[in-house]
Amino acid sequence: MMISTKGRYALRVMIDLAEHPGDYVPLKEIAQRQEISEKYLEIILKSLVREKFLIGQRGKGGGYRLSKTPDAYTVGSILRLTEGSLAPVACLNEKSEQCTRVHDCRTLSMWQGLDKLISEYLDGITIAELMASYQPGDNYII
Amino acid sequence: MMISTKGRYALRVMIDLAEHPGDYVPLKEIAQRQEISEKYLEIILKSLVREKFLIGQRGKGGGYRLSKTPDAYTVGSILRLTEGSLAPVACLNEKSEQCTRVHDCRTLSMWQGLDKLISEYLDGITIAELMASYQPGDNYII
DNA sequence: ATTTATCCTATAAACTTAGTAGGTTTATTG
DNA sequence: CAATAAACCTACTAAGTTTATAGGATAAAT
Repeated sequence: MMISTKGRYALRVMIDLAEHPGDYVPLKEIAQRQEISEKYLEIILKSLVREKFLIGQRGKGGGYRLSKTPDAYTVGSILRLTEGSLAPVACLNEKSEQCTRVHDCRTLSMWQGLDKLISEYLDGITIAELMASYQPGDNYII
Repeated sequence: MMISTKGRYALRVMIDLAEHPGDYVPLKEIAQRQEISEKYLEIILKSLVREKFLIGQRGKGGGYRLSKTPDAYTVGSILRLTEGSLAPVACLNEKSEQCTRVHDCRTLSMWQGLDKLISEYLDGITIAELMASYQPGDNYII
């Protein structure tokens, strides 16, 4: 299992906000609609605000809204942010120290191929394409 | 991070055994060569034997060997066995109960697409192709 | 009988996930 | 200006998964 609830929830929130444009949408409303615990959602929204994916407006009438148009967010960028990395194995992760067996690793290029495949797929789909209202041809292939 | 050490170790063991054909190879030898703890390796080998991927021979001169030729094992089949599932999200897992939001899930077909992509890639590569000695064209694309 | 090896059951430390709790700050509105 | 509604912040925790470890029982060859 690769993608945790955190990443999946984040995606759903972004789609939810894309489907409710205009005013700021309060956390409570998103939580209810998406059936996510308010406190847990708070953590997820915080990271999305920190990375400027969302704008959080305090005070009465406040809430959250997208900072860009839905077509400007790729699924990959959102998942990479919330999951930390999309690499299918630890050794491909930037942060992890170099594997000592790299010199004659039989599997490295296979993993790199998988990594590239996943990234290209997820970076090729935007929030706009996941919205219910979106029309111009479902571009990603099942 | 999707693939744990268990799956990665299993792959390395299968390749190791493919590269050392003929006699039975004792666990201790694999563990040393692959730098994997003997006790942990035991657990991994046990599951591979249970699924008939390997034959385990007890007693003096015993050890492990492949039950089939290296081209008969796909990377996908080995990882699916040791990891349990290759599904990138819980809702695609056979065992997990149906998600209550399935009726208007915006992301389901996107996840299904990713799942298919991953499975087809990993089922398209065999242990034979990962062996150092293997010649007939590196078939998988990086 | 001795050696070498797999096989089996149980335990545990470390890490990650998924979530809770309670309070602080900011902005709007009546 | 006070009440209210909202985001923001810090800390904690329960549960599950990963990554092993320990100690022995069983089997086969010499």
